[in-house]
Amino acid sequence: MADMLVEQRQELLLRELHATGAVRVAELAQRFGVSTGTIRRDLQELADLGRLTKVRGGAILLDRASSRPDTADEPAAPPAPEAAPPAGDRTLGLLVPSATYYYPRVLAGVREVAARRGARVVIGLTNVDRPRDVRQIEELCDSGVAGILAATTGPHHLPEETLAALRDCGRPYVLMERQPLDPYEPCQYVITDHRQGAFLAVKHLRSLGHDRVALYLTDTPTASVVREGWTDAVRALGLDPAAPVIDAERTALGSSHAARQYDAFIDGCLAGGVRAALVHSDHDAIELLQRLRARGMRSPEDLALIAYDDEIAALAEVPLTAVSPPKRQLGELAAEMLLDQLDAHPSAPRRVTMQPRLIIRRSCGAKEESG
Amino acid sequence: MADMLVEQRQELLLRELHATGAVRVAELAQRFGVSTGTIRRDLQELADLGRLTKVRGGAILLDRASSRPDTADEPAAPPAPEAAPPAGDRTLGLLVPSATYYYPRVLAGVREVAARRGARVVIGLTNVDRPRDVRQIEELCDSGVAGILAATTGPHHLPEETLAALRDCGRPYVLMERQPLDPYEPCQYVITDHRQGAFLAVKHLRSLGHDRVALYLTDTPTASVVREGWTDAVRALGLDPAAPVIDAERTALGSSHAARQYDAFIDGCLAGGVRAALVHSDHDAIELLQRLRARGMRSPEDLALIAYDDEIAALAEVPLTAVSPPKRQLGELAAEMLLDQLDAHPSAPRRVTMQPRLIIRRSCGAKEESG
DNA sequence: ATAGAAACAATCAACTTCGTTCATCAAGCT
DNA sequence: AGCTTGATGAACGAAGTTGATTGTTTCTAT
Repeated sequence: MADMLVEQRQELLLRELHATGAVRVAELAQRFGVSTGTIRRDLQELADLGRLTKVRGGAILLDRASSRPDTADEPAAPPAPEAAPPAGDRTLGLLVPSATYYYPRVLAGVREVAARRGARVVIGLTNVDRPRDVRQIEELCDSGVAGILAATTGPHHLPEETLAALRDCGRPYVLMERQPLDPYEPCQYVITDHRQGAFLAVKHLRSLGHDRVALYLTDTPTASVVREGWTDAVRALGLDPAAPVIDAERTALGSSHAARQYDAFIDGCLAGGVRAALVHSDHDAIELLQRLRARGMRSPEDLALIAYDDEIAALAEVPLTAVSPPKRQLGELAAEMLLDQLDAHPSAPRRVTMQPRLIIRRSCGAKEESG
Repeated sequence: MADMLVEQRQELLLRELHATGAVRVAELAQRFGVSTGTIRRDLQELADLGRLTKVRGGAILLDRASSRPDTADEPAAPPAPEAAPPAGDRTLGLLVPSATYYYPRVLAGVREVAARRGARVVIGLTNVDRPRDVRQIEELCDSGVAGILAATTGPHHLPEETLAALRDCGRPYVLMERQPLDPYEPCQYVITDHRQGAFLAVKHLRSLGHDRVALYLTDTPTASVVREGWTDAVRALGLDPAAPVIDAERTALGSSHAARQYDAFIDGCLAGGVRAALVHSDHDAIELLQRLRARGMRSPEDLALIAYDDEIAALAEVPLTAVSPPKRQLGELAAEMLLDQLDAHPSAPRRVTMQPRLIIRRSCGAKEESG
């Protein structure tokens, strides 16, 4: 997931350019996590296509070479040397660990609010393969953002180092899907109650008659919370606590190792007479679905599934019932909170927990809801 | 590995493409459990049909220029609140435990939002002397309110009986300054982080040089949380844990019993060499102030005080530094949340914790802040 | 004016992805 | 059984992409 397509990168680049009127090579390289050489090549290409004009240090919108009779010695000025970061007053810096999973929806929410309230958004990418949260935070600050919306890499509870970087940047910030370990740390955040999400899923399966519900977890920040919800639900609803729980390693999708993990999980379920499972991450649920079919079983008949995340659950061959975090609303709310800070709205710091919904589709064996 | 029809696979591929704006060959191959060659063939076919644009590494929508990463978000199924009560009637029922302390500010916030959004507010009173939460909830419902904002009597964590009454009334509700004990209870609330408030106060006194901070608590729902904050702060900041803590009984103002409690507290402080205290409830802080003066002592010189609640702290003879919960904003937010529900805004249930502020005045001995 | 810093273009090696070709396999038909 | 068809996986050389390096140009501060 680390890399995006060239076209995606250039698209983002252009978007940024149109939003600010100017982009800088070094900045873009940082943000996208590629070398300056690559950015230069992108700029060259886009310039050849007439989509922008290269100038020293970066690129600007149109061709403007001939106007400006004055300041002939300053032709390259427009890319806004960091002295005047483009209208930095109301620019929100957004730090996300993935440009392709989960966070696009969050971003959409942020965008909407920003647009409505007349603010701009710039994105800094970080990810598991190459975590560089602190670096990106500093970059965003240097580029003159007024505040930061941060969904960091790493665990649900921010490491002190990252938190320090945010504190030190001297700008308001709002965490998204992350929170500090110390409850007394004065900061704002918006998180989804994944624990509740897992609980909802188990409860639903329970209501469909299952008294054993397996759990498949992948190694992500969310896993521990999902497990908590599952555990609590199992206890509270009187289910069999011996149902299989697998902590799958993060694998290259489709690797034989992955296949083995799916098989082990299925075997575990069969052995224990378990006919229902909560599977963390849509992708794994989809893979599991295929593995099931490959072995001559079907969902929901042989194994009722509920996926966690609802990114692409609807697209599975058997549409997956899924726990759906309110990603878009989360983005909206975080943006609102940050903008409130920036606009000196005297609003008290808030910590918000949002509840996910359960979206009933086919894979759990219940009657499907309309919608 | 599997037997998926070609058409099926391509259909899924397209849906994924539309959902995320871009797909990668390698990723798809792994997800579908086929070789990259197969995916390439798929892409070629679909590209020939003009359904997507192939690019190196994968495919994007259409012809770049118009690829939109932020596509439709969630299915956005309106949760359809059970047959919306008397459509159009938008009366909010407000349940508060006091019409004179703390809640007037909250009410002001509720009123403002209600007015702005064209709703009415009716109030039901309950209180410590005559708790009748359940009764009042039923009353409010009978009188036809569309939803309830509830700050109940009793402990911070709602008793099951009260919660049941709210659930049973069949209308949306939002708790204010209260929350259910069960974290899985699906309900919305807005609370103030009084623990943080107490922590802030102790921390401030610590920064003024006090290494012993006494605590005066009255028997209210907030007391236990304030104590928690005090305890955590004492531990975290390395203060003397032996400083006096008094759990005062709720007394008639000015009674001799009250006076005895204040005296006991002051004596305790004197005996332990404690020169700073956090006093829960403005009223008690003010009384304490008078008692101090009656005994020839002054604040902050002899005893630095921080009051908790900031209702009338500013009006004391020595203006009291106080922890100030964002009461008005709390009311506003709760009202917004309830109205969102009523208006079938498909908004995810939220749980909000608001952070109180510390307002520096004279009684703590620090330089006073403006504002 | 000049030294030093920053930005640049060109180039290369490592790597990924591409398209083609070929062998395999299953299903349907003769 | 034998043949055909279509889908697929594997292999391989070709082509595209990228990070690093290098030498040059441009800018800035002294």
